[in-house]
Amino acid sequence: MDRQLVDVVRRFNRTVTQRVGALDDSYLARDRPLAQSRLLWEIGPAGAEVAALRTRLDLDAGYLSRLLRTLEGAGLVVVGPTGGDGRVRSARLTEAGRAEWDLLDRMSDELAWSMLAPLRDGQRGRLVSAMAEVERLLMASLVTIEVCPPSDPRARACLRAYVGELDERFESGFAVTVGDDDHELVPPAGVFLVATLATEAVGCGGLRLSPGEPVEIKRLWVSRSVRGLGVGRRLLDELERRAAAAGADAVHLDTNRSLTEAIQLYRSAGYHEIPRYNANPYAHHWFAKRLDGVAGPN
Amino acid sequence: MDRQLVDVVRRFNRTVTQRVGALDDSYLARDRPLAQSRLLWEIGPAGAEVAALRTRLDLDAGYLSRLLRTLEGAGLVVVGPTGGDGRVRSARLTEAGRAEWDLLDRMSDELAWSMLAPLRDGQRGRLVSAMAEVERLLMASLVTIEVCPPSDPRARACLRAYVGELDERFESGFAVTVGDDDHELVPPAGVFLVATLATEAVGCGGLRLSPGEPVEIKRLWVSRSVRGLGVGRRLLDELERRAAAAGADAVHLDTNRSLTEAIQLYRSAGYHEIPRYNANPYAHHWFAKRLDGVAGPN
DNA sequence: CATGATTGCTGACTTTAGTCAGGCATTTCC
DNA sequence: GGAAATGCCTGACTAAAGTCAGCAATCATG
Repeated sequence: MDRQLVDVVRRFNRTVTQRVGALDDSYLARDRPLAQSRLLWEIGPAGAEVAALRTRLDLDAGYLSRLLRTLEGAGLVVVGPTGGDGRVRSARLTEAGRAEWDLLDRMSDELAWSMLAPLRDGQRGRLVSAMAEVERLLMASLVTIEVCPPSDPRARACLRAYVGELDERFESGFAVTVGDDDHELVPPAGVFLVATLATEAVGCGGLRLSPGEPVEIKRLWVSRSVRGLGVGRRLLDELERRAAAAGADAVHLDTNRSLTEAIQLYRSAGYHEIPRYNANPYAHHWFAKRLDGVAGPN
Repeated sequence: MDRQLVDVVRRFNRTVTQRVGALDDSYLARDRPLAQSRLLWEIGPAGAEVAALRTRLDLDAGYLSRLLRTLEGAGLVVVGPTGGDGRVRSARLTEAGRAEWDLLDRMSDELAWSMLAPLRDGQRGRLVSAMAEVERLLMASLVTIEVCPPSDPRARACLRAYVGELDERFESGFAVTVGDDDHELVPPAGVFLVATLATEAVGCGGLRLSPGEPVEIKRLWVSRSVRGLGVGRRLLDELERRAAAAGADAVHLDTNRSLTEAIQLYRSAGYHEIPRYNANPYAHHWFAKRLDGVAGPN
């Protein structure tokens, strides 16, 4: 833990977070309680399901219901059943609610501009790019990686996205059904990891540990929304650590020639190309890495 | 208003402020209400005067008093008279309070580190310097400048700091009592501006408009805490604008040779040195600037 | 179609936050 | 020395935020 770095982060958390946060809140709450404004804002012009609002705002179901009732009473929102499932209800803005939302939107613009206005041009540009950098890297650091069975909804979402993307990128397409080899990726025959940002699954990766065969990394995927933030590298590291912990002294993997970022990642992570070791029709490159230097469990 | 820049700022406000802010709060509030923790934290190992806490946390006197009573009841804090003024009371941490504070401090470290830990070295450095940049520039943009009579407490604080600093920096000392020429800096004989960051006065500057004498800028001062952020430049601009609005076609000012940053500021703002025009015993340099190019009101 | 799980709503709370007027002790200013 | 100002405290509020248990409707499933 580096004292100097930590001090900067703490100072940042303290001043920026609190000060800007307070400003933001005071702009949002125009005579109405803050929670109501936030809710109104979160519903948005497109409307939203009650359950989605609950998770996004992290509110108690009862409290949220009451807030919705209040907004409904004020004529800003209508709540009603929407589609297939009759239990699920959606909130939509009325015309008045939409007007109010537009107002909040404009005020949010004004607040943002008020932070830029007092600065000179050079400073403005520097502030904005520093903000973008902070946001990007903070997102990266809020990604957590954990074990997750491939049958879990978050894992399914990742695998669907994985297959969809490969099907789109491979010249030959990618005709594999999700779930066909799930059994391979649950202990003790393997392990499956999912990377999560807040509540969204943004990456995954699996390890196959079949006795007598080389330990193999499979299904490594990172969502476009967080690509370039090192999530793939972290997944790879974690998979290697687990392979080493399981006694493997090397890991193998294969990949398609269209996945250039992945190939680059493997090379920079210390993988070297080896001859074909399986019959995967979609593979063009086969890699391996010795695990001598990889730390064990942790 | 630049759409692109505003969008980045809004995105930043939304994700960083809310996400990090919420994290921060949840770390701070360990079973105790948030306001109490914040207060305990703000008192700190060195203790603090009640009035200082009130302005720093921007709390109602009654509410603050009650919070202090609660912390006192919990044996974490003692409040009592401290020094000269018997009305002023100070809060200090008891041993238990200090232990609690240390805990908060450690947890704050951990939170900060948890934001850095998942990143690689290069990313860490980039995040930290971007954070420092955001903090600096945001502070700069949160500084507001307004007219304020020199008798106002915030103005007095600035003037006291101004005189104190000059007394320390001038080779000859600076034996001037605050308030001697207050009458010169209230309309219509002049104007006095104060720069404020949140609740703290961080800079000031005055304009003297005596008929028959050159319009003169006086008492320009910027707190060390925000120096280098362009606050001096903004004060100077605003004073020039007001001078122009009052019909002046030039402004004068004098300064001491030890105030090198100020001299640099004047030069870069378009001031040029002129011969001595007054009998100020503390002045070594005299400057003037024509106001042809300066926009009128606003 | 019976069962159990989900989803959302309501009533009845508690806690936290924040405000306001009045009061007392002390200090400062004529 | 007395009036005004300052700093803090207390009592009596209100409003907002959050929690919990129970209920009713709906859906998936065998």
